[in-house]
Amino acid sequence: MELELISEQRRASSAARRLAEFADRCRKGGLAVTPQRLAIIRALLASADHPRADLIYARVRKQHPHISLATVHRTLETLCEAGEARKVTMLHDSARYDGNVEPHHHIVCVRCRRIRDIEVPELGQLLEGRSELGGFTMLGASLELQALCEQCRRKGLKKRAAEGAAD
Amino acid sequence: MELELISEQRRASSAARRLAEFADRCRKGGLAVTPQRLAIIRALLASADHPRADLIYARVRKQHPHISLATVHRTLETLCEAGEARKVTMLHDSARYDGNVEPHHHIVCVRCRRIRDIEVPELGQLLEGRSELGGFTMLGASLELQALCEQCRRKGLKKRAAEGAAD
DNA sequence: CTACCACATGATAATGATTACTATCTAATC
DNA sequence: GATTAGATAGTAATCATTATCATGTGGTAG
Repeated sequence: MELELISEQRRASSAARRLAEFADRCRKGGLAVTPQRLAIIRALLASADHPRADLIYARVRKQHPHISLATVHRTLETLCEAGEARKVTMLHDSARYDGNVEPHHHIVCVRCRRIRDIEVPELGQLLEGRSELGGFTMLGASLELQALCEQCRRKGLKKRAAEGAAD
Repeated sequence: MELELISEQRRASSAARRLAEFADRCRKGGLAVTPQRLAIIRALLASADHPRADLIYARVRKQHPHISLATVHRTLETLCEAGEARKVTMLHDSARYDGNVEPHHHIVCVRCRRIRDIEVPELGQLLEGRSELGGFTMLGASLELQALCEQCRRKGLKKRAAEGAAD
């Protein structure tokens, strides 16, 4: 199975492009273009280290000493919803435990957080022939599938229907 | 790519086996076998829903009304360290954001939590021919590789050397 | 260019999961 | 049964995140 690090050059050039188009996309999407949002997306796109909210806060504060930490949290979430950023740590707000210690993976409902175990035999092979990747010594692999469970899909349809003929 | 839910029967039978051997493995590993630990592993192995600590607490309290929530948290962590359980939500204690919204995956250092983007072209195909799995409507896939980064590996070696000739 | 208003922000309080602390207890060993 | 290292109960502390709400401002229609 193919597997490689994404180069810093590639990340940086794609980040530059996204930053240039950011204001336009916001206005098209009905998001106000504020100095805070610009500063936060700029800081995020300049970061290759997948920062936490408090790190973005520290970086942005150099230019905007008045910005609030709450705004950073809020804005990062807003950016994710708008598709301008993503969370590395998806779908989990507290620890979930599993009594099954056999190698396996998970499918998670994005709405109700229901989790089921799945098996993906090919992923075991991913690590077998490869113990190193770009300086990292490989230890394990976890695949998480984002999905909508049956109950939530039904509820979603009902809800949309109830909301009326808007679309 | 092969992909399927793990059946309840299979989970339950493997859970029964692990429970039967639990006390022995604890004693071999130098872990005291306490009524609380037995109750918690029993509750976890009986659960197919990947419960949170507070849910285990609620379940265990029916038999052990005196148990403390702190004990449940501590014991679940202990069980994970001992390889008797695992956390579905690995390696992240707070949200990490990524400015790269192109489809990609991550490799995470288990010690320092350094994160790098990786590309796994085959995983894109995982979802293409398949929109449903056991009632779940598929939306996306995230692979997280657990690894040790170069710096942490070096520090680890140094540390072990410093700790002396024990092994 | 100005005024308006829905939305955004700052400051801070509240929340909620997890961890720390410490006195007490107990499983394991002899 | 006595000893003791490790475990637990109860509670306080921590820390990331979210809620609240008064104030400020980007977008836009006039």
